[in-house]
Amino acid sequence: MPKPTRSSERRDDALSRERIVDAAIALLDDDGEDGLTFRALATRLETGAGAIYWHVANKNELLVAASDAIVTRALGDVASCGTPHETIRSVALCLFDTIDAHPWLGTQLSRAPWETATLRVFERIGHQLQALAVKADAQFASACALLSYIIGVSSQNAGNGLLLDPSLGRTEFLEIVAAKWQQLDAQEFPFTRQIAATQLRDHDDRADFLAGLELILAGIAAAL
Amino acid sequence: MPKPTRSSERRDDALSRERIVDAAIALLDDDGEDGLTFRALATRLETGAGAIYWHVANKNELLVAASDAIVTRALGDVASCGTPHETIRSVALCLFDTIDAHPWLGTQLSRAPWETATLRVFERIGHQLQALAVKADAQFASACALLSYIIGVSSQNAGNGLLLDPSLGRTEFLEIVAAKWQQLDAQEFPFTRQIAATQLRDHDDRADFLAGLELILAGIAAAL
DNA sequence: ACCTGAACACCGTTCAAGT
DNA sequence: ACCTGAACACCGTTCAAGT
Repeated sequence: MPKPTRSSERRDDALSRERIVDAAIALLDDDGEDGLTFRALATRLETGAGAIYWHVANKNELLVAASDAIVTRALGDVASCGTPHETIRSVALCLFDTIDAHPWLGTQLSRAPWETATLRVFERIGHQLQALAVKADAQFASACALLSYIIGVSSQNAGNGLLLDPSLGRTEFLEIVAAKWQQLDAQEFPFTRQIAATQLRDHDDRADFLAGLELILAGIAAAL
Repeated sequence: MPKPTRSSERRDDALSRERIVDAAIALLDDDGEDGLTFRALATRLETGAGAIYWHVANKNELLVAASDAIVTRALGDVASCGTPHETIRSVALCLFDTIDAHPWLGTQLSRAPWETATLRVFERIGHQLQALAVKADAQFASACALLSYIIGVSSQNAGNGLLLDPSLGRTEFLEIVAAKWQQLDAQEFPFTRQIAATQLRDHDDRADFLAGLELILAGIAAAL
């Protein structure tokens, strides 16, 4: 909702909250979380660092606004037709892919859990739980469980790419992790070692993500 | 495993990796994530900032070591008797309480998902899944789902206290959040508003955490 | 081998001064 | 009303110099 006083005589490239947030997103996508700097932002917007503070209170507000913009955009593409379970799956996959495309978003959604960005997801999930006729006093806990799972696993998945050399392909990355796990102490980490030997190398992140989601949905269905 | 060369003639207060990690934990607990600074750490240890780098490669390694120390200590107190479900509940509650007591740990476990701290939890969960006779090819996804859920919800819970004034009591905090949610747009956020009106104020974080965990456990049991 | 502390290259944020 | 850019109070990390 831009103020009606914003008249047309302004330069097209005048600073605005929206332009700042867009530039911040671009910076975050290009250079990661550390890439977002008031100085870098000012350079990209061809202005002084201080100018940004006229439109945005501080860095945290910028991160919150950027997250909200991305999540709103992404959720807008998710249709709510289909069964409640189908819709929840769609919302979950949408977030998985969005966070994969913007790894900084995962961190941000975990860090600021009750900002509007997260609430939008919470809301969408809640509708589907109501459609499933989940008992009223179980809706909150169920929605929280789904929300935490979705954001947690998606962030973890997206973060994996960044932990080691970002130039690494997925296969090489898994190879390295598997090798590391197999070198763990045999007494202390038998399960982890076994996973590394059998499943880690060719597991499918998206499939596992959906499998875990299915567990929660099954649990919800069983309690109806 | 201290090197055998560490002879007794050393001053008792000589710098060591262990003393540094302990001081880092104290700093993190007292002053939060921002409180851990090489300068503050040096002051507390009565040394120069650069000295720390002789024992620890960088700040990240310090965070990883601190997390590992806390998680190892905490998990050590969790008995593995009882049924697998009971043990998983104990591990989950242990992490919930530990992260509640050390809020920085939640952030750290999410940020560095495959460091030993997280792997210790993964391992413990894995053992119980094997004891439950979960199908081999479902063990990885199930363990990941449980791990993400536990860390995700615990972090969120612990983070809540820090978002607003830390001097705020829990009741006042929930009151503020509920009031904020009820002011959200009625068209866009009906579910969130309803939760704020009905369940948010007197929900029990631990109980909801366990309820969500139960959903996953029920889903796992249903797939056996 | 281990410690010191100044120095370097950054940050977020503020604010007097400009238009 | 909006922008500028120097200044402030910090960071993590390095490194020559000490013991």
